Amino acid sequence: MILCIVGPTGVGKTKMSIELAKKYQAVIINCDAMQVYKGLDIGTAKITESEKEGIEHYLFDFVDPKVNYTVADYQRDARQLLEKLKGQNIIFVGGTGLYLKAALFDYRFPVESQEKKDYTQYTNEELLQMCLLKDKNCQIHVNNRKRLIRFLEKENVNPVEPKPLYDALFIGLTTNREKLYDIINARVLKMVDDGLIHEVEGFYKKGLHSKALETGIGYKELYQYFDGNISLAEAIKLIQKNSRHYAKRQYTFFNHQLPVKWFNVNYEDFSQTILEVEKFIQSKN
RNA sequence: GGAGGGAUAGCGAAGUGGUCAAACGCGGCAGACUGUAAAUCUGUUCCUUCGGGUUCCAUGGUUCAAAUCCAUGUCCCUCCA
Repeated sequence: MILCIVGPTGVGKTKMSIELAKKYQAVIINCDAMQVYKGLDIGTAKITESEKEGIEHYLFDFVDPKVNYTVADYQRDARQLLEKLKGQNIIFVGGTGLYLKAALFDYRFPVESQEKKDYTQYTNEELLQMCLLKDKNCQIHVNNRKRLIRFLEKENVNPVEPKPLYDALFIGLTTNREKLYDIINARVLKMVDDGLIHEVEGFYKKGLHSKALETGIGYKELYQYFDGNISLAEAIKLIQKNSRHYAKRQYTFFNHQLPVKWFNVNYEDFSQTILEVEKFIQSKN
């Protein structure tokens, strides 16, 4: 059995994953783009050793933060694991919908061409024209330069909706927006209390600049602070805001890209939520 | 008590007679997504039965026409007493 626990940042996915893993003697596989990195602990709200309660956890904390780990890497690693763990109950937990989709669906990445063309001389408008020349149905927006360039670099692969490769159950944890935003705001403050600044400072002092540190929420903002561009208070406010925006994007992805069954989290009595989820799982088996 | 400055959509802020339901930014909401996905990008944001309707502190006035001009009032800020 493969379960995927998804939902916005902060809802309580980790807690649910442990409860379900205990119940079904399952192992847990991370599907969060940032929790794969070693040492990014507080800012990614990574599960601690004691919280794991002895349950086997995979794809956490194993990539050097200098390395730019991508979806394709994740797809390869996750599928390797699925092969290795065949027959066991597996629970994916994490907030990166694309990683899950890439791993569990017939999502094919084109072979990267060796020579990277330099597109800096072209304007967005010119890039779009080149994309349209390649495929007249190209829908990418002019302003989305990254996408335009990617589109030109890659070979066309299955444009149709990829089929599922595995029989997985997608369990979404949710709550009302206001509550979620409260949780997120409070959690950021707690991260700061727990030593987030110190954690980031460690990377900053080493002069480490990489995808993880420059795009991870909680990291990029504090780098700004250490660079002297913004105050600490501003950095914290930014982390909260970026987390909120991120949560919203997660909803959009899960709602439209994956067949998620949503459960409203009961924060007063989490066991109720667990019960509901278990009932749903039973009904599917 | 005297002299000035100000009140604009959820917030900040432009606009100083018609082209204004009102630029822009933020926040909110919604969406896209095939190798940076905690990324990148887009749309929308007074109400509406999509015909319209009601707005720019309040009331009255000038005008064919007012967020914009005048009067009074209310509140806020700065300076002098």
